[in-house]
Amino acid sequence: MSPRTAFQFQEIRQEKRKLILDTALELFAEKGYHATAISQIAQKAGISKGLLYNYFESKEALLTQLFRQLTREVTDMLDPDHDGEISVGEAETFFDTLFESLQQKRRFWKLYFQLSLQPAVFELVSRPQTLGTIRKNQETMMRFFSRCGQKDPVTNLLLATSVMKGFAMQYVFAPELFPPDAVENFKKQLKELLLNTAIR
Amino acid sequence: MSPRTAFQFQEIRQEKRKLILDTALELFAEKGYHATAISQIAQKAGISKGLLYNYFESKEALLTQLFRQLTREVTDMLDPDHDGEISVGEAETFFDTLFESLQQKRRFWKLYFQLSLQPAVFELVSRPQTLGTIRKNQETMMRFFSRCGQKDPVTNLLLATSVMKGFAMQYVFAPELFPPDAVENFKKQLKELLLNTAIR
Amino acid sequence: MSPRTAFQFQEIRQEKRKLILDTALELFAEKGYHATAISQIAQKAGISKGLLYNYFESKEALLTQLFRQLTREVTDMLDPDHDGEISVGEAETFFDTLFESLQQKRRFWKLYFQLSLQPAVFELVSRPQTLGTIRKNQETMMRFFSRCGQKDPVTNLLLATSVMKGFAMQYVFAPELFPPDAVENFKKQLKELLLNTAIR
Amino acid sequence: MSPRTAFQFQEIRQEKRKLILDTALELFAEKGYHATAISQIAQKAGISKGLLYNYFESKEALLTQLFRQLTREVTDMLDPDHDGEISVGEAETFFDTLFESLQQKRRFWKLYFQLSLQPAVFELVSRPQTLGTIRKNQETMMRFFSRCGQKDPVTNLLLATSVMKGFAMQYVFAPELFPPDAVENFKKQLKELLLNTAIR
DNA sequence: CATGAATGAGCCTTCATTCAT
DNA sequence: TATGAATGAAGGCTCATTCAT
Repeated sequence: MSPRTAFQFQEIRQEKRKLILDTALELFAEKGYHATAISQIAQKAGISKGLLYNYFESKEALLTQLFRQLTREVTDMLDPDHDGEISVGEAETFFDTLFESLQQKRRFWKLYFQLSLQPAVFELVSRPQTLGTIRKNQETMMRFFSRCGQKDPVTNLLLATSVMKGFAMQYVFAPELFPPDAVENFKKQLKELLLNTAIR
Repeated sequence: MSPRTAFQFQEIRQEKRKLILDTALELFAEKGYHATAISQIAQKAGISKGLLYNYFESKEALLTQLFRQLTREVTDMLDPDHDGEISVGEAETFFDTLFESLQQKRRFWKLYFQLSLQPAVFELVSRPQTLGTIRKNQETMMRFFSRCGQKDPVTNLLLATSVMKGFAMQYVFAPELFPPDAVENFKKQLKELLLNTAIR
Repeated sequence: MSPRTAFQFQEIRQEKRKLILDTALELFAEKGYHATAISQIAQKAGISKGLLYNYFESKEALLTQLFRQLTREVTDMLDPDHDGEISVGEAETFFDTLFESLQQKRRFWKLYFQLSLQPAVFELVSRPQTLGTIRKNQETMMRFFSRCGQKDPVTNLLLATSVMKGFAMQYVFAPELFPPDAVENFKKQLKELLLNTAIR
Repeated sequence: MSPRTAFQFQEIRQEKRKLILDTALELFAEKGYHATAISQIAQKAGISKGLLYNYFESKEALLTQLFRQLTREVTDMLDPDHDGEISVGEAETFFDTLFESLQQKRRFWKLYFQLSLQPAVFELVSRPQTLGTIRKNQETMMRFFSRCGQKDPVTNLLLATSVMKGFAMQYVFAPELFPPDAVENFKKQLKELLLNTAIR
């Protein structure tokens, strides 16, 4: 009888917002942005199309929001203390965090790779702020890798990002191909390749 | 009227067909399959929509056709003599061929990666025959790599395909990041990593 | 708890009702009926949509209500003693009242003109009772004007209503075009034209 | 069998374009811009919604186009030789042309009045060029009227435009109230009022 | 062979209205 | 009384596909 409190309303909004975002992520990641209809998101989330627009002002806004979360995720992983540099310690944990993230947040990473391969869709989410964060991340990573590999830093950087991106992509899109201990082995070898060999 | 007319006729049809496919590839690769309209393809190819449907029965058929070409391309590259095995000689040339293909046929590869990241779109082009070819290619490659790396063939395979795919993806989507000699260096190092180290 | 509570309660309801109506009038007049959203009215009035529906059963009901007020306004202006005839005295004051009303209740008049130009919207507010009042007003006015202008009452009527409506419309929608003394002059000349000339 | 010639295509487009514009005008004038659905226009014109968008890029474009025609109509009526001045001769014919236009193109005028009363809709059609034409027309008319009425040009101008607009509005929206000879009489009296009295 | 007018299903979005709290 | 989450019916618009010419 008594009306809902402001807190209750906020509670509801938070939860539903999350539900919608999760559902959108799932579909975007699986079918692609353009091939996903708002009505599908609504249906899968168990709400009406109209309600979705009560929470997000457009389909594009959904994507933008997801992408912002993704960017934050990467930043936190790459440079947890946000000092703009990857310390050796951070580099050590980085791989563990990355592998865990690839496992736990597969959909996020699927979306990430899809966006990076579709300039036309990527532009939709290009907000100056977000772009800035991305650039900063890239530079941080470049600085780190160029501190390694005395002889040929550029090639080293290429090798490093290639193997990482390549693995991530395969792992995210076809994890069933990867026996658990192979992944572990791979991680170890990757660390070696990128840290020991490279840095020293 | 003369017999040659029929031949010329075929000739023209073939050319127009190729024109349409090329145009479609360009747009699919650059904007994505769903974001590309048939009318755009027709316009860019300088023909009418009606005529396009005279050559291809649907938008999906265009994609399927392109994908079939792509599959053939890979097969030829991987196992030029089609004996189902990658000889050491074939392996040697493979990298050169691959790097050249990445350069010459960027759009093909863009489309390839995009499709491989969008299961829902990929399914559109999944014809049993094509799938068979793909599987065969994968197995051929697996057999080759498992002949290498005595200690840990699986991890080796992972490392190998990861670094290759990762590099290919980066190179195809942002070639401007790669100084020519860095690419050359990278290729050399890749060969070493995958052939010498691995096989022997 | 005390008996006054019920009274105050009524008081509050009346005030809120008026607030809603005023807000609706403002938006309808400024943006048009169809271009105004219920949510805008509620927001501008500082209440929730739900509460608005507690006071008015529909968007249309708001318009109807406003239109009824408008009709009453005109009736009172035209024939203050409600005897169905416009006496010479009433005619004298009519112009003053009209000009004042145009000034004080611009929004009302904006809505009035807009409705009179949109048959399809007008029909929404056509309740038999209201229509009756309107017709009665028109007839009253016609009778008055046809008592004037011996030679050609119809033309006179046309001239009279034309100049009045035309002026009212311009004044309501672009009052900034009218220097104050020009309005006064205009009123005087209008009186002359319609009363002296016409009647006599 | 033989394909349509470019001329035939153009022919078809011209006719259908006109059909759509006419239908849109009819509905906009009768129901108002916002209350008219594209699907209604299409249905009344006997075509599909999709086809309509083959001819006009948006609902707004329809309105803009109609408004441009309207502006041209007024310009031609007001200052047929486009010299920026209304000569006495032009003034004489102006009234005849106006009355005929009000009769022949009622819907155009309905739309005109509706737009002039709904700023929010009017803004949709505000293109710099069109606005310029409108302003020029207004100035031309003002110059003409201010050449008349020695004693009080401003009041005279008000009176003149009021009576004209007022009449036009009534005539356009309820022509059944106007007996033919009354209109003729009215026109004569109007000419007298505005030309003879005013100018001399 | 070639054109582009024409269709219609489906997409994104808005908004009047309802209802649980 | 009061709130705003929730619904669903349109509405504007796009686009793959068809077809008369």
